Amino acid sequence: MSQSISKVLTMSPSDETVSVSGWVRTKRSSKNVAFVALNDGSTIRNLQLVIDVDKGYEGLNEEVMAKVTTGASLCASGKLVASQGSGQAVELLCEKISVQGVADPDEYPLQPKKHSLEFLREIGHLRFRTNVFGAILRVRHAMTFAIHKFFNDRGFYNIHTPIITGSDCEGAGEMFRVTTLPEHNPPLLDDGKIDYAQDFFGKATNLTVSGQLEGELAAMALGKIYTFGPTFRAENSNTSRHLAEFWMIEPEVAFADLTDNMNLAEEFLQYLIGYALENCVDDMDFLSKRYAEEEKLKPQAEREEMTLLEKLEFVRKNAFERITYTQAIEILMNCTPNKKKKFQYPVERWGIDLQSEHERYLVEKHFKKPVIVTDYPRENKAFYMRVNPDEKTVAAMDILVPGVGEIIGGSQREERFEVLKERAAEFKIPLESIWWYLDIRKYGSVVHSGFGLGFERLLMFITGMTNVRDVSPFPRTPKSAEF
RNA sequence: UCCCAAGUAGCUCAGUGGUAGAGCAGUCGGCUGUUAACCGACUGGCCGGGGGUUCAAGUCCCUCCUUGGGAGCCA
Repeated sequence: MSQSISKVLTMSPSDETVSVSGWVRTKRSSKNVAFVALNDGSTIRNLQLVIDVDKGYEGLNEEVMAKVTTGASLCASGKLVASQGSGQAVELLCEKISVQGVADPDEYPLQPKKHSLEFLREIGHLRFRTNVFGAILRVRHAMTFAIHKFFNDRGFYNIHTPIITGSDCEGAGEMFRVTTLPEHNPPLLDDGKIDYAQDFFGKATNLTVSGQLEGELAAMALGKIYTFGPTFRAENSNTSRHLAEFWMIEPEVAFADLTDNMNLAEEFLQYLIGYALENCVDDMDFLSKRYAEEEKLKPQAEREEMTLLEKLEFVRKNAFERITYTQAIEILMNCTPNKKKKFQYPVERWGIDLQSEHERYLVEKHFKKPVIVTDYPRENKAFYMRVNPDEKTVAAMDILVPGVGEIIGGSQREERFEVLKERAAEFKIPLESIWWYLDIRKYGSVVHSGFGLGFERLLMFITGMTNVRDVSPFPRTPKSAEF
């Protein structure tokens, strides 16, 4: 059984035989000796194999070495020795190599050089073998683990909310229909519409766009819950920040108001950043260097002043700015870009939706740190958000971060039965379709709050990647579901 | 869905109406320990698809497809 390269790299030279398995990244050979950089995914670091053809070890001949090419898989064993070269502390002096699977150099698309992220997206089945995706996926795993740890340590229960939902009032965009009705000639009603009463569930069903409403039900009994699952949006969004299938974390807390909610969200983000910095040192270091190289390509004026690691450290250590929507509008109305008519959407009055350019100005130019904007106009936000005493705004909060924009959206929920019914009516949501959601306000209703964090957006922020397709192993976007 | 840009060798790109190029990769050879090794030679093209203008189109026009950036919607 071979040992992981991450472990081998921490070992000291000894006479014991060490076995490793992995994929060849590069091979460099001269007349008498060859060097192979081997990676097994356990770490971004490679183990250097030294193959001395002259030593006459069995199987270490030119025929075998010809199969050792970039991309080939092999098992190797030998003695771990102090390296004569300067790039690594130890290296494996090979006594035996068995090539498991060859990779024809004429065809294998990955070369030992920098490839564009666009090209790597086209070879999504092989891009796992690159440094950048290895790093991202190890960080992605670490973040998954840290999310469960954060909530578990604080007494939250993980709830699996449904992926197939009969609720069509979640109000978060277009949904994917789930049906077993025949493609051709489905049963129809008299008015020509499809008769979903004959469908699998006896009604029209879709893939979920949010687990929040169901999460609220659980929070009304278990107190503190969170969901962490896939969500689906059938929006025709063609941007670097949207996926049709993405993962979302949605905590919901009973007896918590909007301030508690903001405190939780801020502590959560800072915890996750800290976890990545402390537990993914090699990968984060690599990603920070990659980020710095990307920044160098930008014009001076658009460059980040801080490295990725510095930026994350800054966000982790400094309190987020908290402002109301009304204050945000005042800042934006009086800011230079607005007065000089630099905004595509001028800020002229209270009540407008904040556009991407406005959010970016607040975060990147005005405050230069994450900003929590609260208390939005009631017309602009979902029906379940609690109406404030001023009757004009709701207890909503959005967390905006540099580079990514909105990373968290949340609110205190409307817990008052009568008010919630009125709000649902305002949004033309049939009350009978959410009878169970309303019931929760009828029986033992409590003040409660929650938020949603887009997992891939979190990863973009932490890894410094600028396209969401590069932080998901299998991105689903309009016209694209190849792998 | 809208706006803009781009599709030329396996990859990254140059080629602005007149014989299709470079670097890297690959192959072969060389090199006494390399670090995306180095040195030399060779190989490699329906110039995204279709249609048009022209004596002549990679280059100009139309159209479709794909990709990227921005916008909307949002996480």
